[in-house]
This record gives sequence, C-alpha cells and structure tokens, in this order.
Amino acid sequence: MTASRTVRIAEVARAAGVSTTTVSRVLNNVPTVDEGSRRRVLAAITRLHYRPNTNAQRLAAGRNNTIALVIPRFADMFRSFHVMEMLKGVGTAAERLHLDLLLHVTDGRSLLNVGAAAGILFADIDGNEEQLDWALQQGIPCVVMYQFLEELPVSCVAVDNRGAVEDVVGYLAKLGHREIATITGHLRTSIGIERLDGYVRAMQARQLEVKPHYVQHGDYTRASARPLAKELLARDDRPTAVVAASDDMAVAVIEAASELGLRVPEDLSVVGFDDSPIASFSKVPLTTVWQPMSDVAGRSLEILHRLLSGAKRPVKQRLGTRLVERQSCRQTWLDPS
Amino acid sequence: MTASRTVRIAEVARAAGVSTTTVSRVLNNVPTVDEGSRRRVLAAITRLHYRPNTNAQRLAAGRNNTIALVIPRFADMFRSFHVMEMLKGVGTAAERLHLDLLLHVTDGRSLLNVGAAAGILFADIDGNEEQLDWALQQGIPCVVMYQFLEELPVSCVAVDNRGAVEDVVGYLAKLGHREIATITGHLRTSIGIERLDGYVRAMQARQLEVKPHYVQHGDYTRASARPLAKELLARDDRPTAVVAASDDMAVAVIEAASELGLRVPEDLSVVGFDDSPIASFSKVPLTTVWQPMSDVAGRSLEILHRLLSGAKRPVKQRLGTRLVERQSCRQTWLDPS
DNA sequence: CTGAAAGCGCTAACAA
DNA sequence: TTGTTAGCGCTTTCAG
Repeated sequence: MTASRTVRIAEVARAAGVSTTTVSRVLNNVPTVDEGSRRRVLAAITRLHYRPNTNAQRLAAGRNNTIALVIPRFADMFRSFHVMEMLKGVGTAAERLHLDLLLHVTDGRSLLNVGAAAGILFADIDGNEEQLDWALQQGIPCVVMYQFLEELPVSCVAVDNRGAVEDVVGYLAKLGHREIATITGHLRTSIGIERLDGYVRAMQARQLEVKPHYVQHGDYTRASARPLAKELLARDDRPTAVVAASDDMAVAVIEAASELGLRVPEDLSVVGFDDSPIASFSKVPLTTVWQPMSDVAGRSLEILHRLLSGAKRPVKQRLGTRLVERQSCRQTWLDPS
Repeated sequence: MTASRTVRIAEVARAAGVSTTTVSRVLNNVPTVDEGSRRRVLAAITRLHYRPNTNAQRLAAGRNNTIALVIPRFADMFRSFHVMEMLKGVGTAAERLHLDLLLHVTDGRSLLNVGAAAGILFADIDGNEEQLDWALQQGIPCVVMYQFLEELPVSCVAVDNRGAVEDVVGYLAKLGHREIATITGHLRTSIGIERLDGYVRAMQARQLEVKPHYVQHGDYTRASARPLAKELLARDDRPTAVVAASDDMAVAVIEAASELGLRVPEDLSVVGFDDSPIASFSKVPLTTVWQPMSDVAGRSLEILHRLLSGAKRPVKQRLGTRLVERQSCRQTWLDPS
C-alpha cells in the first residue's frame, strides 16, 4: 500500500524476462505467445500492479473508442424516470461494443468539449441544437436519440409517437368513443407535433370529427394541462375521452374531472403517455403508452459504432411503443356503475 | 463536407506559418504568444476543422483527468428518480473541475475495466464490493457515494440517515405521538441499518417504548411492506404513527391502513423517506425526507479530485437532509374530522 | 516571443 | 514464438 510511482510496460517486461513487445502481446490477447511467457507476464503484471497507460495505447494503436453521451442538465421532456433506462441501454451496448462512454451533462449553452470523443450521442436534442450543428460541422459522427430530425443529415433513433397515438385513438374508438379530445405537448418539439399529428390522422381515418376545442395546447406539465382540462370538461359538448401527451397531463385531466364531479373512467376515459411511475400510482391507474427507452439507446449506440467504422450514410429509425392498459378507460356502452 | 482525413497539428502550423510549438501554445492558452500569431493559428484551426488528439495530448503532458463513474445496472435502493440528480451533481462538478467522466453501467459481477480512468466514483456500492476491493488493491483513488463505509479505508460521502430519522421521530413526537413504529429497509445495507438506528435512538432519547412489533423488517419495496403494515395495523396495540424507510413502503402503509378502515392522517400518521415522485402523487401526499442527492455527488467528485492531486487520507462525510411536510401526519390531540 | 528536438508509454511492422 | 526499431500526435525543455 505504498505510494507507488507509475509502473511502465518496460518494468513488467524486465520482471518477466521478456521484451515489451511480448508484454504488449499479452495485453492485447495476441495468440502467438508462449504459454510460459504469458504466465510470467501476467504474474508480473499482478505483482507490480501494472495498469497500461490507456492514452499511450490509444495513441500508438491509432484508435479511439470513446463516445460522448450528451445529456441536457435541465431535462424537461426527458423525464428523469427515463434516464436510468437510457443509461442501461447505452451502458450495456457500450460494454458489448467495447466503447467508452464519456458523460456530458450540459446546459446546452456552453460549447461542447468533446476532446476525447470520436463520436457523440445526443440524449434529447432540445436546447442542444447549436452543439449538434457544431459537431456536424466538424464532421464528428453523431446520433440523436428520442428525436426524429427529418431535415438534418444526422442519424437518429426515435419512438414512433405518431403510431403510438394512432393506437391510442384506435383503442378508444374500439371502446366506442367518438368524442375524443387531446391535450398536446410543446408544439415546438417534434415529439409534441408527432403526437398531435397521430391524433389528427387517427381521428380522420375513422371519420371522427376534430372539433376545434378538442385540441388543447399544453406543454407536458401538469400545471399547463390543469386549466385546459377544466375548460374542456366544463363544456356541454365535452368529450368522452381525452388523450394526453404525457402522464403528468393525464393526471391533471383526472384531477380536473374529479373537481367537476366526473368520474374516471365511468364518465370520462383518459390516456397518458410515458408510462411513468405516476401512471401506476395515480388515484386511477392510468392507461398509457410505454416507450422502448432502453432499446432506442442501445440501437443508437450501435449506429454510432457503425458510423465510427466508416459508415457514412445517416440512419433514421423509429421504434414501436406498447399500450399499457390500466383502469382509466372504459367502454361507452356500459352502464356507469 | 468531404470525408477529410485527420488534420494534425503540423498542418495547422504550416497553414498559420508558425511552428507546432506555437500552435500548442495557443491550444494551451500560454500567454506568451504574439497576438497576430494567435489569431492566425486560431483561424487555421477553424478553417481546417482541427481537433487536437486528446490521447496524444494527455500522453505528452502526462496528465489524466478521467474519472470512472460506476453505476449499478440494477438499481435497487438507488431509485431511478435519484439518478438524474446524481448525474447533475457529478456532471456539474466535472465541468468545473475539468474532469472527464467515464460512464460504467455495470452488473457488479464483470470486472471493472477502468483503463482510461485515474480514479473511480462509485454510485451506490451495494453489489459492487468486489470491484471496490480490487480498485483499492490497485491503489486507484476511489470515492463511494451514498454509503458510509465505516471500516474500509476509502472516502465516502453519504446522507445523514440517522439524523434524518431522528428528525422524523422528533417531529412525530412533537405532534403528540408516542406509539411510533417503523418499517425498516434491507438491514444488509448500511442505509437500512442507519435508519433503523436513528429510529431506536430517537425513541430512547424520548423515553418512548419500542415494543417488539414496532420494528418490522422490510426491504424498501412496496410489496415487502404491505403484509408487514397489515399485521402491524391490525393489532389492538397498533401504533399511531409509522416511519417507513422508503416512500414506496410508506405508500404500502397507507394502502394497508385504508383497507383496514383507518384514515391517514386522521387515524394514523405516516412518514416516508426519499421524497420520490410517489410521495407527492400518492393519494395522501406524503410527508417524507428529502436527500441532497446532487450535493453528495458534487462533493464526492471534489474529494476525488483532491485525491488525484495527491491527497492521501480518505475523507468521510455526511450531508444533512430535510423533512418535507405534506399531509400524511397529524397532531394526536385534534379531533378526527 | 519563437522553434528545434527530445520524449510521453505503447503498438506494430519487420526480421530473426 | 520473440525482439528490434520506428513511430502515434502532442507537449515541453532549452536555446535562441
């Protein structure tokens, strides 16, 4: 346990009675090494507590397997309960692909210092557009997660928000609902737009009328949805079902309904989005949309890996969601009990 | 936007009409550089999209500011809603201290590959003991977060669990409660032990009797607490207040109470721990303990930074908590309404 | 204020 | 199967 100065490969070589090359070979699992030498090298490494200098290794070998993972410091849409899933996804993939992950928690304003990284993984690009532009400009391989960037020549892996909401509307329609309203997310985010678009498409596909007041513009937060829901539900021509673009807003709808004396799901069906903890813990367990957070992350890292290996064409993908049925929806033709 | 081969410092030097040394000086903000040269170098860098090779820089300069952040893949006690806070803390500190964070999401079994890292930050050591032992053995500077390791000669920054629960019991006592029970967390975790210890101490300090059935052994989960709460509350000599070692378990207590016809807080006061989203969204908004997740993380990184700079003595700290009053507790002398 | 030259610790031909 | 010998791209004395 003494404060040992750094051990270098030469010392290991000397201790094992071989050349540094052989030590290097052992280190890199080159098969053509005598079993005896290998054992002596390994022994010396252990005894001396030798740890190769990664920077020297990388410099000499000319490789750089480091990826910067950029996470916005003030995660808005990017709910904290999704972060662990995301980390699990990239973490697992990184291990498998032998990639190092450099963590960057950024406020989006400071310029990105991705010195050591050969590529960048953006976890939610909202507010980080400049950094993305810069990286693209520099020719650094990038992949954006959870956001589908139609125009930009950049790879991205997103959730099929449109399809998800279409499923939701289809589900409600099957339960007999025709008066279906929605509370949207931020319409400055592609996610918000896609979810609204999915709603409109699904309604039109079923010849269901989208009355003007059926589309309320929220921003994902409970606070934003509260008054909107109140207003929506207070009307005579109130909907029988509401699709919210987030679980938080869905909860707000349930609260508003409750205050107006409406029961969920007897008098009103509500669907959320996210499958957040709130969804299962809310007074009325929420029917909502589960997203493949972990898969998006893993897939993204794979694409980035391919980009690093020379692939040039950006790849854009969407992954499917799953409707999680709980207890906030109900068939219209049942007697309220 | 052509596929440009890597630009090296020599090319920048040539383009700017200076030596590589001068370019290096500009890169490293060495003040003794002619303003004209500096500008031309900067211009060349921009024009050529030059990005210095970090590995070469580090090798030549002999420094390594990389820290491995080790996060268990299957976070148990380490609830996902705390992860973002933790990341914020270490991320911010890393930026300030000019440290690179290498992310390692591990299952604890595979050996840690911290090649590039000069130090290690463990986020919750449960299940990673072997990795910690190994690192200590290697003489790699380590800091453990959220866990107070009494015996091991390793730095750690934890939450003052004992004090937190003492505060909780004090709070309940002030509300007039004398029959106070607790549902503990895993007693194989130091956190679980400390919270229980805090409860026992606080009770004894107030001459309050700790009846045998007042201490129920849970494991932080809702499922574990459910039957315990049921049993505890079904007795004739049931407590008037319950301190749970997690919000999940506190919610279980409320559910159990509800099933037994007991109202919270009228007939039973309940306190949780964590200040999780569940706490505020639960049917009865939960009075609970907020923890300085972000501060612990930031502080830990600072200590590690000091260790890297030569400090030898391990540092052990505890940070204070805050009781968040919501609506799950009540004075005993009020009429139930 | 600037440049020449000597490494940083390791890997990878190339020979042996 | 092994060792010799050049570098990898940058920083840093040291002399100008």
